[in-house]
Amino acid sequence: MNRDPKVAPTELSAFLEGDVREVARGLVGWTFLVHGAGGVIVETEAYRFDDPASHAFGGRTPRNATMFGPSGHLYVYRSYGIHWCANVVCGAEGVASAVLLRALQPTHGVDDMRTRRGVDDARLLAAGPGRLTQALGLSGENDGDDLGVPPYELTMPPQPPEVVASTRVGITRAIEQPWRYTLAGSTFVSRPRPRP
DNA sequence: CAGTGGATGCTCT
DNA sequence: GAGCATCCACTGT
Repeated sequence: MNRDPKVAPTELSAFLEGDVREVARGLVGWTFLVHGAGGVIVETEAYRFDDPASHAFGGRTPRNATMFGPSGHLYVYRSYGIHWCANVVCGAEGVASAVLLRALQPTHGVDDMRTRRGVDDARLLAAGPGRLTQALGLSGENDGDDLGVPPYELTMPPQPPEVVASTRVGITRAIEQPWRYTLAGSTFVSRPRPRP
């Protein structure tokens, strides 16, 4: 992969076309900003097209339509009636794989995120998919947005960081797949240790 | 810490 | 009507 930190949208697209597990692992360490607020991605999960835990498993529906579109767009859905969760759509159009953004280490616009979250502790601003979307001000209105253009910014790290794989969180199917990826040693992840 | 339960809305069967 | 890719408050060690 080209490690020039300035990533052109076409370059981002090429990266996102790969195996969704490699994309999920590779996105850890990138900086993700929305309107200048955000931080370093420290936790992701891969949801493959043929994965019983994926919203796309079983075919296209109104809710998951964005997953079937081109890579590099945001798939945002309502979780438990209360929260929003944000994914990066991966793979070729029609493949319907996605990477769930589960946690950020805040680095930019931290006060904006504090205001939206209503908490002070930087470790609680974006540790968890529902918290992350609230901190960034993302909601269902952003479903389908193109991540290659403003207000979104995705910047790769100068060096690929050390990443740890573990099982995914909060799912009931395909629970054995180690498709959760965390930045090694980070205290900004949604749960400090992988579940047993 | 660990475990439990409630809030809350939408999707799909 | 069931089941969530969750979070928070609360309980008990």
